[in-house]
Amino acid sequence: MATWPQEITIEAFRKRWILEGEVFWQSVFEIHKDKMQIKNRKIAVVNLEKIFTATFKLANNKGFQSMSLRDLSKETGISMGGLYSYIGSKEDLASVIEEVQRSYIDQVIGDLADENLPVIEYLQAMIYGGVYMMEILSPWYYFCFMELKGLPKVQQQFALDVELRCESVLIDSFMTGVEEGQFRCKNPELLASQITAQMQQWHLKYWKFRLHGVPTQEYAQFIFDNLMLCLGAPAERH
Amino acid sequence: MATWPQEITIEAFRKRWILEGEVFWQSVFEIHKDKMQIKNRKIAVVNLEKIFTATFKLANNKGFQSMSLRDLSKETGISMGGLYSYIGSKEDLASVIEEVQRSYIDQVIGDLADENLPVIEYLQAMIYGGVYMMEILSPWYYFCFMELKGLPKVQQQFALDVELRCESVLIDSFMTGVEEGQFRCKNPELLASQITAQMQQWHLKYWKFRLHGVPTQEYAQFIFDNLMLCLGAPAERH
DNA sequence: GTCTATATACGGATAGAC
DNA sequence: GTCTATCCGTATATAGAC
Repeated sequence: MATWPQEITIEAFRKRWILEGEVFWQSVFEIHKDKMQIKNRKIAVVNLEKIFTATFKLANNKGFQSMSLRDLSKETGISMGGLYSYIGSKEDLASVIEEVQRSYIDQVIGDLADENLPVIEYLQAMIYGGVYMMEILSPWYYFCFMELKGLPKVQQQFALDVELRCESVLIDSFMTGVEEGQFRCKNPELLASQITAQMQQWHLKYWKFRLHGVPTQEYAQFIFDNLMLCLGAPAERH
Repeated sequence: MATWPQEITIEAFRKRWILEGEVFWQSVFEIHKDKMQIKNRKIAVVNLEKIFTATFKLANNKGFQSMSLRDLSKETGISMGGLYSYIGSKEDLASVIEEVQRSYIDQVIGDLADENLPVIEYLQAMIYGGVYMMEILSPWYYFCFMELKGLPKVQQQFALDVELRCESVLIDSFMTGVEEGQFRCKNPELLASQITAQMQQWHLKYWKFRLHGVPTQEYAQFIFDNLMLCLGAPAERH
């Protein structure tokens, strides 16, 4: 009994990984700056935020291909010519979004792996962390999911690889838990893919959860609790 | 013990609902014929199949917006002008695809509801049926999921409504099972959305299941078995 | 019923003034 | 660093011959 770890709140997550605000956009600038003509950092950061935010608003609403750069120009208040000193091309813009998103996923995954947590805590951290990240970066995730087809083939493969890597981490945890006698698991691959699917729903089907008024943490907890049940883990904490 | 229903094979599903072959394409023609100029049924059916098949090949590969009607013309072997006697406009083509898909979902859901099965068998039929339908109509499902944003607002809402209706059916079954003392269920809404998510993965993430070589029926069974576990249903059949 | 040829508009991208 | 004006390709859609 009472073997279960502490709750993990989104506030704790926000403190540890900065995925919003000026600091965040500065780090986006760092990733992207080689491909831009603008050298003044302060100006660049402000306008980059405008461009990405507007892109999400338009592309996540009507699709990236259907969004014209004229639309983007109107939405950002930056002229057509101006836009081109921030982005190499329309295709480039989509590529950068995927790159940034992937780099942050890798970072969080890496940080969590370095902690060497016991399996149950590790799984909990992965699930809560994954959901919180999808909450905070939801426009990025949604964009990458829906516009993947439009990216260069190599990049498409990178994105699939990240997903497979995340699932490998889950599968390894399941198996470790089985060896330690904590879990039972017949089909780790499919169970891992179920967890991925449930997490991704948080951005893919946000309309549904908003409709039902489901809070983020409750959703993460639901995934985790069900996983423990499917793994036949020891009794639940109350 | 041994309270569990029979396996359901995809062959049985295929026999009951015709979602392929000439008969199927004739029914597509029936739905679509008001919007076409071609009156000769035999010719129309053949070319409609060509057009839809090519649309799926192109759109599911690079996106519907990125696919031009010139591409479609080349792929089908029908000239630009010719295409326009089969489709009112490019937008129309996407709309029809969603309409057809939705009409078949409603049909299968309705047929299953009319059987008045006991809850467990009903849930099994819904899950296996859903997965098999996504297997057989996978290009339709994938297209509708990815291109939903490009459809008229009313139609977008229709599509969301279908999803909510399916989940309502699941939720009702969960609750009936609870009343009958067969199930325990804390959060029927989230559990239903989990089932939807897992089923949809079959077309959304087919690359992954092909990679792992997961057979269709095994996948349906995995979803169903896990659901029974989450509902605390009585022992499994062997 | 099917084709070719064409009208018309809009998209991404760049040049060059300020 | 930002803007306006413009180039040029390609998209949807249609007219009209066969």
